[in-house]
Amino acid sequence: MKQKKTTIHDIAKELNVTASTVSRALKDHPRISQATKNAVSVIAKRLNYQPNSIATALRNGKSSILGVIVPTSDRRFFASAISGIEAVTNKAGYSLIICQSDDLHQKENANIDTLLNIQVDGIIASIAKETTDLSAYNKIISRGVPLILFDRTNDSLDVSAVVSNDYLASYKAVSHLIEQGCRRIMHFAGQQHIEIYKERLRGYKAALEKYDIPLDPDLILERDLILDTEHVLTKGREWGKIILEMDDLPDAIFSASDFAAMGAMMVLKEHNYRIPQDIAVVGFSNDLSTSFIEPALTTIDQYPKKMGMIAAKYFLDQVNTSGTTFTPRKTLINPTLIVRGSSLKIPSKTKTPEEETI
Amino acid sequence: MKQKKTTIHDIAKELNVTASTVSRALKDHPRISQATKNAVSVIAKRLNYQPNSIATALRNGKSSILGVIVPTSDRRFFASAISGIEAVTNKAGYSLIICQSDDLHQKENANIDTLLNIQVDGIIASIAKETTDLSAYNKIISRGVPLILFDRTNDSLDVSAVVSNDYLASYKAVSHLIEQGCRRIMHFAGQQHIEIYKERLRGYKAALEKYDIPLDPDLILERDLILDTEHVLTKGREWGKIILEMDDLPDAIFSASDFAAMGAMMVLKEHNYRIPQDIAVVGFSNDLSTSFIEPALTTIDQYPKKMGMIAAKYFLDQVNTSGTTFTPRKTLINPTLIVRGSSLKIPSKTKTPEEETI
DNA sequence: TAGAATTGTGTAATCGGTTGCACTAATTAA
DNA sequence: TTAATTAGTGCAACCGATTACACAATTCTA
Repeated sequence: MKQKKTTIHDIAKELNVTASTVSRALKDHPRISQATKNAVSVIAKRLNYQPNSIATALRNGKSSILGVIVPTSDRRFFASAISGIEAVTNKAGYSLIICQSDDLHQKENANIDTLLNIQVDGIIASIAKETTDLSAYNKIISRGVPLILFDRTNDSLDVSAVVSNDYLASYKAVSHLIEQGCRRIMHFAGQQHIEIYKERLRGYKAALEKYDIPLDPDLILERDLILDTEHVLTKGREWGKIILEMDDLPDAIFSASDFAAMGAMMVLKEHNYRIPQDIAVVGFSNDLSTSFIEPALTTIDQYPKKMGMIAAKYFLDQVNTSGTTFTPRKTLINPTLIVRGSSLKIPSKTKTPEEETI
Repeated sequence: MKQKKTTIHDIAKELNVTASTVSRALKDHPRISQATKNAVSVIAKRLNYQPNSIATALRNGKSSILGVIVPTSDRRFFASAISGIEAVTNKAGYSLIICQSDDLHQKENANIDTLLNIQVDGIIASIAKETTDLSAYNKIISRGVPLILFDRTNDSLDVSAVVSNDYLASYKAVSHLIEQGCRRIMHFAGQQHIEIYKERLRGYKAALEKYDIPLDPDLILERDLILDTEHVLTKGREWGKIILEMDDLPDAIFSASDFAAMGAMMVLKEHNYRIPQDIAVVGFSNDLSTSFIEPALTTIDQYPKKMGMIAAKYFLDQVNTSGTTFTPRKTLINPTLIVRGSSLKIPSKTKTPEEETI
């Protein structure tokens, strides 16, 4: 049953030529006669020849495989980013190998080792939340393997990166809440050692400042937001309960995580608070489920597919300039606020409660 | 910057031995002296030696890479299945390369070619909805590459497979609706050329028969349920509208797709039908969003992670019995009905509206 | 028509690691 | 003491494709 694969040597034998001739014929080398090329092509088809890419990879030192490391692929954000990467790299003849770090530093390291081991031609990654020791990433760089980061990056790594303008996104979101009449806006903030959450908090503060609303530190809840979905949801419920016990209830929540926002919404609804009338809510990331909850959750679209495509493009650019000195590039993507029912206290004349156009 | 990797030859040179000795020392070959092994190990560490797995792959004819083809990875079902596969195969030293067919036959074929090209040691796949021509899958088999199917399988392929007992799942779901007092149960059925949807319809019919409820063909809506998420949702809304226009309204919907069920629910709610009092709803697959919609959707848990783990185990078994004749094996996994608010008309004494234990 | 250029193909090394066989030296058995 | 083992390495082929270089045959140039 297990027939052995045919090699260029098999073809060569049939035609009484050498493997090198066959190799050249298959690659349309100018010095090979058309007659030979035709003959090779016929035999190759007949024997169902498939080049052994491992041999090629060994010889050329390139595997035509691109490694992708994401914390998890079951979030719409990362799934879309992957599909963006795939769209761009497939055309260029690369296969993707997708690894999940589960946000564990140890697993991330293992993934990096695996990818380097199988000689990927590059790595596109989003850093695990736990990671503070960047030695594994530095190893990638020192091996000369192109590294591109997206979303969760780190400035101390001198590589190309694609990130979302989280500052602006937060600024828009909070401004929107203020324009809806909210004044005491709670912020579910992520851990501040992570760049994206720092930016989100900064945007929150900037919007308050613009509208001359004093910053109340009690309204900022800094917690770990990077957990598996069910877990963040549970945490969101807990934080919703914290809100309910406050003396002076906030009139809005701006959460740096969709799921935390939805968890809180559930608790508030269970206690008969009306959303958005009593408390308006805005999330972050436009996860699929945000349009299912009631009222639908206002949130931020970060264009993850676009992020993936740009990251992939950076990778292709980098491998194609291997000779010359390479200068890392950065892209900041402007997110969009998607206004839905959870934050729309004042019926808008221009926008429906459904999504803004993107 | 781009330092070249150290090879066993570099180590050999340092120690004035040959590469073969180093190779054996690294693999703890019994005929190599302990002294040499130690020396090799020291130098290897100092030079930061990493074996070139491509060379090994070429020599051994094994890549230690397992290919996985799924229609999409942003559905919880497939994401979980992948994580199950990963959990099992990682331990055995395999890397995963994940491809998405987007349910397109053409893309599926391209994926298969890519995987065969890079000489994966096996392929675990879930067949694209479009696929009727199985030649690409037969190619995998004829190449002697182990093939395991899960969820969307095809009986004409003589390979190991892991599927969910969709018949039983449907039977449970519909029985549950009947026990809740429903008599006119609409079924959103998938296309009947796909095995899983055929099974779901069969389970629906069996439950009706058991309770002596006559089958009304008008209550069966056979449509394409395999679309991207937003699209199914939209379709679900359309079908909800169809229901609203029926002379004799059904008192329940059993949908073979979570998203179609939720789409319909949205429309029904917009028209002020109460769920489950007026119309009870049950979905299929336990997608994450089913717990966000209100009321939470009763659905079926198919244990995708377990499916992935078993598929992976089948793969490992198959590669380890390469010599002897291999007999394909099948596993049928029993799903669980997760009863939630969308179908619970009669408050249960033993179960909360939340999930049954799993 | 001799020398130059071109065409078409073969030779052999290479990528990095693996492994059957051979060979020497040391150890053991008889 | 001699033959038989065993321990420890080296040699060289191999996995399959690629490619610099060599070389013969053919065609072109002047």
